[in-house]
Amino acid sequence: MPHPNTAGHPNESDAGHEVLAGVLQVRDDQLQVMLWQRAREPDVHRWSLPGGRLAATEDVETSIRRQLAEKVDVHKLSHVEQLSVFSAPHRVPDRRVVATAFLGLVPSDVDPEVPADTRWHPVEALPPTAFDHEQIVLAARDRLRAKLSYTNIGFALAPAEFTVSELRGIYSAALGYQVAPTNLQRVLTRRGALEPTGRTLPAGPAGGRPPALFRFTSRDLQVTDPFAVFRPPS
Amino acid sequence: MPHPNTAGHPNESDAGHEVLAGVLQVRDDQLQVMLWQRAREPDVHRWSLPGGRLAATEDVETSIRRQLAEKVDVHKLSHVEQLSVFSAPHRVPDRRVVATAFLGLVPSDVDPEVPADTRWHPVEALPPTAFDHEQIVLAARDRLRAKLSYTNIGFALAPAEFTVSELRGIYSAALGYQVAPTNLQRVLTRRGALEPTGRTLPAGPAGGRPPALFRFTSRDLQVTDPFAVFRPPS
DNA sequence: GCAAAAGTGTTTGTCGTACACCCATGA
DNA sequence: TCATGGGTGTACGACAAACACTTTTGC
Repeated sequence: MPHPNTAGHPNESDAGHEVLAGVLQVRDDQLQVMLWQRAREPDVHRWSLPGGRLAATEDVETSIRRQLAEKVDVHKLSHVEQLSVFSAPHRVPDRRVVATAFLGLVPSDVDPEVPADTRWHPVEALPPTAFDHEQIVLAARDRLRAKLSYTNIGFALAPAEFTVSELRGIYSAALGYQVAPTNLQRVLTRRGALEPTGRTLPAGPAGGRPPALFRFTSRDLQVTDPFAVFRPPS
Repeated sequence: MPHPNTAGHPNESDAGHEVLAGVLQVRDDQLQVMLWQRAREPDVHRWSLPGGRLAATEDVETSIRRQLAEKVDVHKLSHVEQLSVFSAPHRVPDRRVVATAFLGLVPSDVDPEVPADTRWHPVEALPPTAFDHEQIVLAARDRLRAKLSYTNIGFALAPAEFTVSELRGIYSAALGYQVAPTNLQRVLTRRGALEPTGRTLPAGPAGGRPPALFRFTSRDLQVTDPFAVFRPPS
């Protein structure tokens, strides 16, 4: 599977522009990122983010969605947003390539088919990565963690319906520490991000009260805590 | 003063990459942005952000600082940060140009010399702008407003030393509504962002208590309100 | 003394956290 | 009825906003 970075097209005189995505999902109670293993130089066998060259007729977001579609069923992507530009002159050897990096999210209840060279890796235990891709993965992780605090971005990591216990597992994996289910439910509900479906799941084998199913009220990104001090007179 | 966008160099086969900055300053109690008036097609006479082509040996931040140095004394810039990429295929006519946009800030007590084609314009009353530059100015404004709430970014708009009354004017202009001096001082002090110098200014002509001078404790950007809900157990 | 401007003290409401307590189920 | 896991009620602390009150100056 050739990758634009490795091409070295002779008639590419100018700086190239590529798009790259850190696609994150909570799998096995860990935050993981989708990487593919390079089959040729440079950086053979090292692990690389999905993406590729920006085409003439697309903007960067259209481009990253198109290129991700070659790796995974793009309908499974619940959220995509721009991170920042990585532009160190020699971040890729030989050619000048400026990269626009994205964060992509996949809900925890789907297991999209991926190509043979592609694997999920825990963000906290990355394999050897190509170029500056580790830095981009960490930027994606940090953006996700920040937004879990003040937006409803959890919708993009969670299934359509879930118990508070499951949601707690997802938030704990993404944030890297345990969160209390009591306050998770209360904060998200007070902010209007979470609502009960009215339905419940059967109790587990060890007994216990049957858990209620919840859903996010919106599946679009919204800022739920404007955290604005110095607010305008309302 | 030729601008890269207008060049149309014949041997530019590939997509170009430019950097642009929305440089903001509070002037005359208004948030204003630095723009230069184009002297040639396309978009003649329309107002444009400073910036230009990314050179082969620089990253985007080095590039925008270099290009701003051609417009203003770059030492007067108190803060520069990346905003996002603007990449609509025809955002600039004829050539494909991807832009990385920046926010730049200048303290309110300096009046840097600028070229003859360059003027400051109130962000709320922009003249006709070139290409998608209005959108970039608004993105810069919005980023500044957000960060005034949860960081110490006020240091980049304020003089080295100032009275609470002056700082109130700066925040009010930047945010677009009146803020109360009492709480401004209290919040910034509690967060450790502000400290008294111990010195005072003479009272005004109408009398009144002489105001104390304050300074920001740091002149580097710091997040003063982590606004993190779901905090890790401390 | 009085007006004007600056700065402090106090109250109130909101919100996140912690923790005790109650609920619903299986064995 | 007891253990287990789920959900709610309540108390506490932190903090921002509003506003009254005190301080320090010029006239």
